[in-house]
Amino acid sequence: MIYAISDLEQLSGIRSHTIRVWEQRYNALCPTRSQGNTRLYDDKQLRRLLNIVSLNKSGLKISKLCRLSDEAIDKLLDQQFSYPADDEQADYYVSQLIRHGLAFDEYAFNHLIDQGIDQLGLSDCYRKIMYPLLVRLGLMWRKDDICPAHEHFLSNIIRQKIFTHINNLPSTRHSGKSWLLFLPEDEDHDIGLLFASYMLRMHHHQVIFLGSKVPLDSIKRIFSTLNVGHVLLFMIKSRLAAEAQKYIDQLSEICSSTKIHLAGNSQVIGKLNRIDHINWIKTLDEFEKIIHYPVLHERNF
Amino acid sequence: MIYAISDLEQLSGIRSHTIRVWEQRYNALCPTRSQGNTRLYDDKQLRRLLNIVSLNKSGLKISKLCRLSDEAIDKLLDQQFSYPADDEQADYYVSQLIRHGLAFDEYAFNHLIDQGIDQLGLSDCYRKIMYPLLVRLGLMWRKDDICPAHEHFLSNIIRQKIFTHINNLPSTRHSGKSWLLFLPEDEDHDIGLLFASYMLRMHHHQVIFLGSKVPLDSIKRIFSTLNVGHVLLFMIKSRLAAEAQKYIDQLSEICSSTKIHLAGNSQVIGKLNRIDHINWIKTLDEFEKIIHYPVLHERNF
DNA sequence: AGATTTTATTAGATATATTTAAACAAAAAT
DNA sequence: ATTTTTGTTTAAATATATCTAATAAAATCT
Repeated sequence: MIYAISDLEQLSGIRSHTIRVWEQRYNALCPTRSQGNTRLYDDKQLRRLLNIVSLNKSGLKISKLCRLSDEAIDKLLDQQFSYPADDEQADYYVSQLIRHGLAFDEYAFNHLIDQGIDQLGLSDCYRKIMYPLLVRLGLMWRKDDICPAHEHFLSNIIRQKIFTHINNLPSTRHSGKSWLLFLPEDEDHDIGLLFASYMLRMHHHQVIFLGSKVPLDSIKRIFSTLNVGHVLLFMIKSRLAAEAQKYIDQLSEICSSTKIHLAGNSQVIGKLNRIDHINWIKTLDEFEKIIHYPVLHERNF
Repeated sequence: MIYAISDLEQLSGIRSHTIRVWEQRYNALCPTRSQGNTRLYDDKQLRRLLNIVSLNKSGLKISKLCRLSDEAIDKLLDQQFSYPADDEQADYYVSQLIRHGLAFDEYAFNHLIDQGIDQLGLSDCYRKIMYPLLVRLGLMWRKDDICPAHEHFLSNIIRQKIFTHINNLPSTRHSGKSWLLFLPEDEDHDIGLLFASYMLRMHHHQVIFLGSKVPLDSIKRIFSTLNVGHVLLFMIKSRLAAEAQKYIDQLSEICSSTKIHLAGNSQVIGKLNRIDHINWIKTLDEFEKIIHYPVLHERNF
C-alpha cells in the first residue's frame, strides 16, 4: 500500500506540515519520491510514524524519538507494554492463542478459546483474554511482527464467538428505549462494539447494532423514525482534533435529545470541547455501571 | 458524503472523461461545484450513476438512459428485477423480513429468519431467502428506499446467523490443503464469503477465513509459510477493467501454484484476460460441485 | 458498408495539493 | 527569565488533478 502525506495526516492525526518538519529536522521518516518530487510512504513508514506518535504521547521527546532506529523504537514499545503479568493464567491464554493464530491453526485456537469461555464466561473471557489479545495484536502489527492477515484471521474467530453468544441469548420483545450502536465511517474495528452489544443484551436492553462504517447522514435519517434512548459509539483511530470535533458536533446536533456515550482513544476524546452532555466511557467497569443503573445516567432536561 | 470525480471513477468503473462527456451531452449528472469549478457529487448522484451503468450493461442505450429522470430510472430498475416469483414462500419471507428490518424490529426479524432456517436448513435458507434479501436491499439502496443503516442492521443479523452455524459445526483437525478465503482491500461485503466458508466447512474442508480488506502484500507474506490448496475471493464492486486486471495478475503471480477461484461481478470478471488458470465460479451450484468433487477441478501441472 | 453512437485521446488552461524555506509563536526545559 | 524544543504560519514554486473543447478511434446498429 502506498500513502500520500495527506493519508498519513488522516491516519496519524499529525498535520502534514509537521510530518515534513520532523523529516527535515530529525529524519523521522524517509519516504520515497514520485517522478516529480512528491513524498510517497509505505506501510513500514506508517507504522513508524504511529509508533513515534504513540511514544511521544506517553512523554518522550519528539526530537529524540525521531532520531532512533526502528529497532530502538521497537524496544521502547516493548518496555511500554510490558506490564507485570497480574493474571498469569490469562497471560498464558493470550500467548498460546497468538501462537495458534500465527500458525492459522483454527482447531487449536478454537479449542483453547472455548475453554477460556467455559471457564470464565464470555464476559470475563473478553475482559481478560480477548481484549488483551486484540491489544497485543495491534502492538505486534506496529512492530511488524504480524501482517494484517493474522489480525483478520484471529479477529474473525473472536467475532464468531461473540456473535454466537449473542445469538444464543433468549430473544425478547422490548418496549422501552433502545441503544443505537455504530462506528463512524472511518473506523473499522467493530469487536468492542459487538461486545458492548452482548453486554447490553445480557442486561435486557434493546440494542440496534449497526456495526462499522455508518454514514452520519444515515443516522440522521433513521433518528426521525426511531425511539432511541442511548447512542454508543467508539472513536479508536488517531485523527486530527478538528475533524473529531466536527464529527462530534454534527452528531450532537442530530442526537440532541438522546444520551450519547463515547468510548475509545483517550488522546482524541480528551481534546474535545463542548462534550459536557456526552458521557465519556473510560473503562469497561464504567460501562457496566451504566448498564446496571441507566437511570442515574439519564440526562436532566 | 462528498465524492470527487475520481471517486466516482473508482466506484462505478467509468472513466472520469466519460462521466464528463455524459454530463455535457445528456446531462447525466448535475454535480455541484467547488469555489473554483471542480465537480462535487453526493450519494444521490452516485446512485444515479450506478443505476445508469447497470441498466446500460443490460442493453439500454446510454444516450436514452442519461436523459431520463430519477423516477423513470427507478421504474426501469423495477422492471429489470421483477422476475415472476418462482417461489412464493421465499418471496413472502423476503418481504416480511425487509418490513421488519426497516422498522429495526430485531425480535420479529430474528423470529422469522430462525423459522426459515429451521424449515430449510441454513444452506437453502441462504440461497432462497438471505441472498435474495441482500440483493433486494442493494436494489433498494440504489433506489434510495433505504439508507445504509438499514443495510448494516440487516446484514449484521444475517452475519450473526451464519457465524453461529459455523461455530456449531463440529471442530475437526485437518491435515490436507486448506482453502484461503478473503476479499480485496476495496471490497466490503463479506457475507457471501462467510457463507462459502460455511459450505466448505460443512463438507469437511479446512478453511482459513480472512474476511474483507486484506492487502495483497499480506497474502503474499503468508503464502510462503502456509500450505494453501485453494484460494477463493469475490470481486463484487464495479471497477475499471485495467485495475481489476492488474489485481488479478498480481494475485496470480503470488498464488502461482494454487488453484484460484473467483466469484462476483460478471461484468468485471468477464472482461479479464489471461484467466484460463483461474476458475470463474458463476453460480452457487457450480461452487457446490467443486466442493463435492474438488479433485476434478485441480490444476494439471 | 456506411451511419450512428459511444468511448478514448489530445491540448492548453485552471484548481488543488505538495514542496521548500524561512520566520514566527507557543510550550517546555533549564 | 532565558534558552531550547516544538508546532504553526507564510510565501512562492512545482506537481498533480481537473476543467473545457475538439478530434480520433472504436463499437454498435441499420
